[in-house]
Amino acid sequence: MEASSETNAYAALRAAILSLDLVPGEKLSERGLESMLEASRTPIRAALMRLENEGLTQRAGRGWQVTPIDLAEVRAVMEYREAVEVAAIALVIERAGDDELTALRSIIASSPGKENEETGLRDGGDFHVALSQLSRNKFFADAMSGALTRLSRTRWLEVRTAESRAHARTEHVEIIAAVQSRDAERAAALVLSHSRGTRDRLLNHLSEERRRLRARGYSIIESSETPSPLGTV
Amino acid sequence: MEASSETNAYAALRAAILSLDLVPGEKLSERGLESMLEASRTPIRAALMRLENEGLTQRAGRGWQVTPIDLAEVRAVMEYREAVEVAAIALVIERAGDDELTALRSIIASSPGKENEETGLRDGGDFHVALSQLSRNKFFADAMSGALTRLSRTRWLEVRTAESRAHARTEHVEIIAAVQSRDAERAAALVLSHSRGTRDRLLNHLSEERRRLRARGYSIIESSETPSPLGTV
DNA sequence: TTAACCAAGTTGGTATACAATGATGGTATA
DNA sequence: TATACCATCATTGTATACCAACTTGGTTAA
Repeated sequence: MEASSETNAYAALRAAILSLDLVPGEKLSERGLESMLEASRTPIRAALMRLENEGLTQRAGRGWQVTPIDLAEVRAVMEYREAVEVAAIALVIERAGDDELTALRSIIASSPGKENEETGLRDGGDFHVALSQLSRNKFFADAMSGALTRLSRTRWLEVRTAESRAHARTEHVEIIAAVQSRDAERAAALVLSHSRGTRDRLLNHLSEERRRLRARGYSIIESSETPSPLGTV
Repeated sequence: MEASSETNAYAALRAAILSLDLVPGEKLSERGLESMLEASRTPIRAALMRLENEGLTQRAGRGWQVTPIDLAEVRAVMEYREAVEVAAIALVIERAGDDELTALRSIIASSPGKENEETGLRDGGDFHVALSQLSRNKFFADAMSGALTRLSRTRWLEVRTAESRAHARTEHVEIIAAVQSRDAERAAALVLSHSRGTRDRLLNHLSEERRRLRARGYSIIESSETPSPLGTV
């Protein structure tokens, strides 16, 4: 891989944010990051702008901050992800080869082995990204990946038991099976219920634990809903 | 509005690309743009990176270029836009107020007045963006806006007659009417057929005119379809 | 004691110098 | 005449100096 200062700074910052080493809401300064990232402001600034596009950093007044976790945004992302995935699954059924589906299925089956490893970070996320890639449409795949990136910090705030992992895996297997039998209706229904189940579990947990998590220093907010765009048209 | 060098450079470059003053495929250099944009490399570089995220510029070897028009990408974007808009319309029916829909409808009705003006650049695009904003979900609105940005250069390559504009306006009015009567099924069907009609007309025209357009210096390519992601999982 | 003001420090925004890396064109030699 | 090699130029990548704007803290005066 290319190893430019900007790429390194970007990767290091991104990892620190997703792992919550840099806590949600934390203030960042370009100069202050120089020592941590061992690079000068130019590549750091570029990295911050890239992360801004992914929704992981944002401008706060003059400076920067790690994007706080916003319950309203989580809801909106889940809603969007649901629509994208339901539409993508129809394309997957049209276009994915049996070999590809078999390969994906075997990856799911082997995933329990790495439950506790660092590579398990994305959890089921890897499955959903891989699935959406089978749509052969870059925009569905990128949308899915971007949505899961925005959600991925919340995974650390959830309780992930062995049972819940097994449950998710079961649902993933069911989805693949429906795709393999080219049953579009069933596949869409399964994706929908899987997505909504994940959403409900996540949102319930987050709002219950919100107070405790804020005490840890995490900025967890509930932004006002998007106002009517009347007049901005 | 804020008037930083970067913002100015970004806006000027974007306008030049969307108007085809900078032709698809044209090579750009950060230094070469300094005189045109009256700014130094730092803000120009930032602007190029922002445009890269919108798909309007891309890195070409060492340097930059205006993103060529890619027929495969146009197909993929249209496919994506269709899914996004069909899903968004359901949310609009849930959430949009009667007053908002009335306002949007009156805007469509008045649009023929500015048919030939610069503000008419986005054509029906403004309608679709405004409509998706009524979903009250930033991600649907941004996805719609981004998709139309990627498509907007092709509008210059189409023949836009008074009849075709009137036809589009009629369909827009029908969509609003369906939303106003909260008929989700009909609204979705209308959006779908409108989107597919636009897609088919555009793609047919582009492939027919491709040779002639290339003679004008426009880089119009047909990238290979996304290969199987097997093994990259 | 309180409030207002001023100064110093910190911030991102910008311009620019320098380094590293390809590209390109010309020249020399076979 | 053709080909290979070398030098020069143009390119982005990076570091850094400077600037303007804002924040913050202390100090001074009422």
